[in-house]
Amino acid sequence: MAIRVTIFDDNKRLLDSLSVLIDGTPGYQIAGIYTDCSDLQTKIKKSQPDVILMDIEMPGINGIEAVKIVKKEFPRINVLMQTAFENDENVFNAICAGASGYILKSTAPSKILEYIVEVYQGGSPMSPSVARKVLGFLFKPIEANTSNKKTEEYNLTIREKEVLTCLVNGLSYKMIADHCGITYETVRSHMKNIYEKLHVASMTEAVAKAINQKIVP
Amino acid sequence: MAIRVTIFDDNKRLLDSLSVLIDGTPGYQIAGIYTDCSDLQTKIKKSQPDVILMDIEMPGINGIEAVKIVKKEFPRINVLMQTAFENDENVFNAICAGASGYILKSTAPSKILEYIVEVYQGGSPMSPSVARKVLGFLFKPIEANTSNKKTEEYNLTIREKEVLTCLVNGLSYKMIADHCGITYETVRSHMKNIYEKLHVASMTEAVAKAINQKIVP
DNA sequence: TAAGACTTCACCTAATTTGGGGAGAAGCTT
DNA sequence: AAGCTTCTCCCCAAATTAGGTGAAGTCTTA
Repeated sequence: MAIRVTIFDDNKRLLDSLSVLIDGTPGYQIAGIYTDCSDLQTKIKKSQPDVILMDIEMPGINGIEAVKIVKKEFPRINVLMQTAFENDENVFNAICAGASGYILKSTAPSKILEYIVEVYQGGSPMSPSVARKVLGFLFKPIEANTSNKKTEEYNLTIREKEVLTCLVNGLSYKMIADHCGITYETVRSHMKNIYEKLHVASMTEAVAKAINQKIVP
Repeated sequence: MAIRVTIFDDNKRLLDSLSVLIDGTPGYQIAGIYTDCSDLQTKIKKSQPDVILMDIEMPGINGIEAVKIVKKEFPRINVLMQTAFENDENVFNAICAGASGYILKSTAPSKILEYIVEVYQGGSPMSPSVARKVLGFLFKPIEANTSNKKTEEYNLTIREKEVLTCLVNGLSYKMIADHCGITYETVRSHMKNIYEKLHVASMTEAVAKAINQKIVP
C-alpha cells in the first residue's frame, strides 16, 4: 500500500512539483495538497495522510504551530518539516513541536522521497546540517530547553536565598544561624519573609518549593 | 582534491569492501585502513585523513574512546561512527565523545559515500533511526544523561511512601493523619521509621532527599 | 506455627518551629 | 531629607516535631 502524503506549502509551484513527484512515484500517493493551515483538522481528516510534509513559512498558521496541532490531534501522523531557512530557532522549535524530521528545500527530489519513507517508518531524517544543529542543542545549557516554565523569581534577597539553601540542606534554624553568623532571631525573621514571598507556611513547603522551582542551586 | 578517508574497523572483509568502494570512487581516497586503534595518534598522523570512518565495536580501544582521543588531538578531523547496533547508550556516548555522524552498518554503500562528504562539509549525517534517538535525548529527563546515580531504594513501605509524599506536599503530621485516615501517633511512628531508613533527622531533610532522589513521584 | 514485616496506636519529655508583635542601623532612591 | 528595602535583633505564646519506649493486630513466609 502506498504511503499517503499530505503537503502544506504556500508556494504553489513547489506544491505542484512535489505532488507530481510523489504521485508519480510508485509506493507514494498524494493524500492532499493545501496552501495554508486554516481548518487544519478538517483537511487532515479528509485527506487521511500517513505523513505530512509541512512548510514552516506559511501565512496564517505557520508550520510550527501546525505541527503542534497535528501532534496533539493526530499523534500517530509523522510530520516532515521543510524549510528554506535553517536558523537555530526554527529547527529547535520544530523539533520541540513534535516534528519527526527536518529537511531543507534545497534537498534533492529523490532525497525527499527517501525522507518521506523514513519518516513513515518512524525515523527522524534530517539534513546533515540540521542534525549538526540538533547535536548542538544537546550540549547547550539544557535549562534553555526543558524549562519553558519561567522560574519565578519571588524576589528573594541574597540573604533569604542563603537561608533557604541552608534549609534545603537540612539545617535547623539554630544551625543556619551558626552557618550564616547571625542570630537565631534573625534567621526567624528571614524565614518569615521567605514564607511570605513563597506563599508557604512551613519548612517542608518551603523546601519542596525551593527544589521544585529550582530557586536554590 | 579528493576527500581522504581513514577507516578503523576490525572486520577485515568490511574494511576491504569499504576501501574498494571509497578508493574506487572519484573524489574519494583512502588515506589509511586499520583494524584497531592502537597507536591511534601515529596512524592518524601518518594517514592525514579529512574524515575518519570509525567502527564502535573494536578490540582494545573501542570506537567511543578513539573518538575522544581524535577530537582531543585532531579536533579538525570529523568522525563518522559506524556500528552494527544502535542502542541508546552507544549513540549517546558517541555523540558526547564528539562524533559528527552516526550511521548503521546496514547503510547502503552509496549512502556511505554521501555521508562521508556531508561529514567532510561539517554536517552531521545520521541514520534516521539514530536521529530519532538523538531527538529523544533532547526531551528525556536530563538527569538520566548527566547523572548515573541510581535512585536508591531505601526499602520504604507503601504507607511510608504515602506519608512521605504528603510531607513533600507540605502537610503537617495532623494533616497527614487526616489525609491517610490514621492517628497522629501513627504518622509519628511512620515518620520515625522513614527518618531511620533515609538517614535523616528532620522533615526538611526528608523532603529534600525525597525530591532529589526521586523517592516520591 | 513461629519469626518477621507492616501497620496501627499510646504516653512522656525535650526541642524546634510558627505567628504575632516591635525596633534599630545601613544603604539606596527620589 | 523622607521613603524604601535589607539585614539585623528581641520577646511572648502557641503549635508542631523529635526521641524514646512499648505494644497489639494482621499478614506473609520459612
